[in-house]
Amino acid sequence: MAGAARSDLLQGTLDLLILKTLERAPLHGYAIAQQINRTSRALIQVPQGSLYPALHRLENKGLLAAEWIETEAGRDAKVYRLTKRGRARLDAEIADWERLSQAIGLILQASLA
Amino acid sequence: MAGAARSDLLQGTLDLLILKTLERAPLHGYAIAQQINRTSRALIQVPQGSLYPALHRLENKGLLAAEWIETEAGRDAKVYRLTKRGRARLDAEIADWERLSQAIGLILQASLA
DNA sequence: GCGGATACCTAGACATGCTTTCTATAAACG
DNA sequence: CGTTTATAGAAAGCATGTCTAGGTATCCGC
Repeated sequence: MAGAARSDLLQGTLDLLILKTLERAPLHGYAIAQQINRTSRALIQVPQGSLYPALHRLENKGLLAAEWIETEAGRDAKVYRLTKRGRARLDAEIADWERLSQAIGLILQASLA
Repeated sequence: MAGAARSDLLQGTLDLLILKTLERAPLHGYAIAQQINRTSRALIQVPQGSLYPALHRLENKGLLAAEWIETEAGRDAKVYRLTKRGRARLDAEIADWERLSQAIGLILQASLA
């Protein structure tokens, strides 16, 4: 991931972002990246070279299922949707993220103690 | 990193945690891990196999400087402190972290829009 | 004074996962 | 036509954390 946020920080986060983005509706890869970009107010931009491998990983793990469709524009696109396991995984990832960000918050505030 | 939080989420975060922990005072590796554990209320536990490589990396990059001392207990310990560059890096990492967590927050709340 | 727990450090092999870079095709727009 | 926008894939590489294993010294309880 490039763009605004430093890339190594994103490690382990990309899956969460993708899963969450697909929670609302199935989308193809390109649209996923756009949506993440838009929703994060451009703070996060997912480069294609990160996105597609991630999608394939998630598909291989059975967290996403894919289907080829034809776009309104007449182009082929591979639409991904969350599987049941993917949905469960999303819940777990959210919980993990919240714990992590809470923990980091504690440490960043630790000027006091 | 193991313990409470899933490990891959910690990627890119370990440096931040170490730098931040050393902001207040120089510490040896073992004590750094303890402090992170304590300050995060045990949400984050840094295994030695992650900690020491990270310290070496940071030292090689010139973000930390190390010195061998003798502990009160009479043991040898390698005490790390922030260098000037390390301090600057810490500021940058904090800014990055805040941007990232804000961005993820936006995405996680995106049930609305 | 022995055994085990705790404190403390190092090194190397490994896995994962993201980045980079390149490739490819199609529609739309000027 | 050429360029931009959509859309997808793959190969090679690198950074970083994990795991494992090893090594020494102090302390404490028995």
